[in-house]
Amino acid sequence: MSDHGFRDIYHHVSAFNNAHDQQSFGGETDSIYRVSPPSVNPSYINFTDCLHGTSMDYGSLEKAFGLSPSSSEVSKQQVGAEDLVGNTDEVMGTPNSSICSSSSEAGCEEDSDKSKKDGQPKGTEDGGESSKKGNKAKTKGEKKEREPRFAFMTKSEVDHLEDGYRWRKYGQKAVKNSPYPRSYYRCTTQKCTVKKRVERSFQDPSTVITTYEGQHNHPLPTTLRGSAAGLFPPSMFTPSPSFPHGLLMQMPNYHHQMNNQAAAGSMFAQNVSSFQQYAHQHQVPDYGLLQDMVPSRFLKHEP
DNA sequence: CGTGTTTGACCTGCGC
DNA sequence: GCGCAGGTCAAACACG
Repeated sequence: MSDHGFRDIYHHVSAFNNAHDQQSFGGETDSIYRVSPPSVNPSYINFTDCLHGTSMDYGSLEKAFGLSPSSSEVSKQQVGAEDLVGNTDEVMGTPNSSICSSSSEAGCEEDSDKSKKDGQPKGTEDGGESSKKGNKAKTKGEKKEREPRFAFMTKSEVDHLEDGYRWRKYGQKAVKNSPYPRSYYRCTTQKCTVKKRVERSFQDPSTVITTYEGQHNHPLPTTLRGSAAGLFPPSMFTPSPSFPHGLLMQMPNYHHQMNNQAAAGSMFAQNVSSFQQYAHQHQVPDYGLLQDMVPSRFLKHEP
């Protein structure tokens, strides 16, 4: 059953090249994908169960979809958010071009800058006294490093798309030049700094723009409202050194095929095959991951 | 009572 | 320095 949903969702992922809609992001997003569920049926709303750009490596995800350049150098380095902004603007306006400059592994190293801006003012270390609003002095002198961002556009009637994680809304702001407010959500799991912003495109009110920021450092909650746990084992959502982030980086670029669903499916199958190869060569246990996430007919059986 | 939402105030970065 | 816009905080409130 999850089989069906997964396949459909992935088939509807396509490159996002609408320059106008980009602007509604403020050009801040590292990567943007358009996700068009087959319908507005709420059962498809949890599409991000599958995508989970915040828990998986962004770069891997991009490559998995064949949406990024095949060049792999960016996968090795942490790309500054500011750089990405510029690249994104430049790249994404071009049809059939690579989606983004690939924030790549940035999310994997975010442990070091957990206390970047607000530094989780409530609760944790730094003397409780300063845990008020004046605590934002942060580490002065250092320019704050933003988490890699990853955005999806989704045709949906509801703003907050179910993705398996638990989110707490902590703010809402009116967006300039847009009649629709932007909502701010934070993962409710302790020590998880992942945030997401949800807004509706003023260009296309039926489109919801979800921007993830950061990377989950925990598996999916066991008490799910969505069905993500049924689609992916927790191991997939936990940053693991054994997870082949680099694998998908090596995948060929298929984004030119994304025009039709069949091609997307074929791309997916090939990527899966490569994953198997990598797992085999590097002795990476998949914990049944492939079986869970991949329709069996996509799996090639190595001799 | 625990959890999540709402909402006005506050903070910060940035352009002028 | 000032004003604007984006982002965050936290008290009040709603709900199961």
